[in-house]
Amino acid sequence: MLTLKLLREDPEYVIKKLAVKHFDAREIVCKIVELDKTRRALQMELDGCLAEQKQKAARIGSLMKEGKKEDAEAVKSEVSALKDKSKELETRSAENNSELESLMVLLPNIPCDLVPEGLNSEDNVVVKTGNEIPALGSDALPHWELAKKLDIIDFDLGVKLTGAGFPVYKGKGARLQRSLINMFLDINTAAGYLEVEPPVMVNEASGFGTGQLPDKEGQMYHATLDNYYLVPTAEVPVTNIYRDVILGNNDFPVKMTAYTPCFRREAGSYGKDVRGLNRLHQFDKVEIVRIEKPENSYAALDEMISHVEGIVKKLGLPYRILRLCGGDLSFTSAITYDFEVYSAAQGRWLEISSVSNFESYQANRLKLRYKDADGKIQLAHTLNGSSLALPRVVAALLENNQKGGRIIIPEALRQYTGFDVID
RNA sequence: GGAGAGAUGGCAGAGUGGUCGAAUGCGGCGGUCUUGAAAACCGUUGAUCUUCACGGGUCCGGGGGUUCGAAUCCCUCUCUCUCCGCCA
Repeated sequence: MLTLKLLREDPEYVIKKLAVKHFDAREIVCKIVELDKTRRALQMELDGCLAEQKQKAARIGSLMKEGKKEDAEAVKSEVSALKDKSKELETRSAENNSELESLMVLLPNIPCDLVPEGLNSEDNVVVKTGNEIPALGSDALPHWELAKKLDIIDFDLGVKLTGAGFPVYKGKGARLQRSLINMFLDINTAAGYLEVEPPVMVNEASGFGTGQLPDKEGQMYHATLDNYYLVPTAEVPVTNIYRDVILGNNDFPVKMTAYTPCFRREAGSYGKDVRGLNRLHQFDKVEIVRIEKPENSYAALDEMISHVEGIVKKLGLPYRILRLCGGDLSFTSAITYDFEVYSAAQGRWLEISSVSNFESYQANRLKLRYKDADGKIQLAHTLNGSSLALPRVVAALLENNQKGGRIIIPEALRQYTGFDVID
């Protein structure tokens, strides 16, 4: 959520910046500015009214003590008139404010100055590439065929147990999952991220805090009996640890990492791009989350990017880093870098990480603040990134490292898997 | 699932319907003392909206009600804890 202060002080700036996201905000922003004016006018009137009531009520108290019953009665009738007035003001103010609130959540975060112009994923800017794309023979197979041949991932069995998009990992396939999770967590904790194991179901307040609710309600699995949501990413429970928290000036940086399974309904995405591990309803991901002071958040973002890059490098996967253009940026993000690895047998780039700075947008929803050196309370900045999401890493790993029907495990991973090849 | 208890400031914990934003203790911060630290002592210490400011309003789990006046009384919802049952 953007701050009212910004909208009040520079509405034109907000409109201009949101245009980069191809979001026409003029109408909403103007309405918000109007409603905010009304809000303050009503507030002042109500405050005055209540103050008078308070004073008079106190006077009744002292009159009663002095035994001046008649005088007290006279004041009583004055107060009840004021009471009617303040009731009415309260109702109007509540209506006004809830309309204001509902418009506020419709505005996406404003992109930062680094975000390039552009409409969709084709306009994203490649900022870096690394590791060689391997030359595979003509007999190279896509990962779903490799997985079947080697009997390490069973998609059909998942269909039997649950449905499409819920694969069963078996044998070395299962061990590979566990190894990757451990490797990622080890690298993250070595870099100073505190490992946490959060619940994988969250309540409504948490869903709202990080921006999944109300807008993306349909994307989460919802346990309606208890009104809990299965997490689409560890970002939700981990960031919400700091919901309604006021940090001290010296509590920074806050760095956390968590592994969770992630659940996504992916409603409406079927067909071409969803084969094998490319898009699942349940998948494993290790996430990093940071909370920073505003002046440090972009340095932290850079640090996170090179951190994630370090992991990808270790895995030896050909990768590229993209800076997302305005049109491809998510609702809550101020800037996002995507990591993609090249899947040689499919001949396409697969997204394996997304590193974002949300600036104060999530913090404003979360009421996540800190006390600065002057003792003033300010919104903190939140950031997060995948490090990494497993399925597409596994897809690329299988495809790029296939040799004569066998899979060669990257060096850095062997201490975790305990085996060098899958055959 | 059954029964009971409870929800107050960072934490613990008081609070007869009238000046309670709230005692007290701990913690935090500042100071005195000390070579330094500890102890002791003194002071200070919630959030939020509004106003250029003075100031004013709101907040004792959420919502509603009674009353001139509610942390305190009533209704309702939510959550937490304890015991029993079941159970990894």
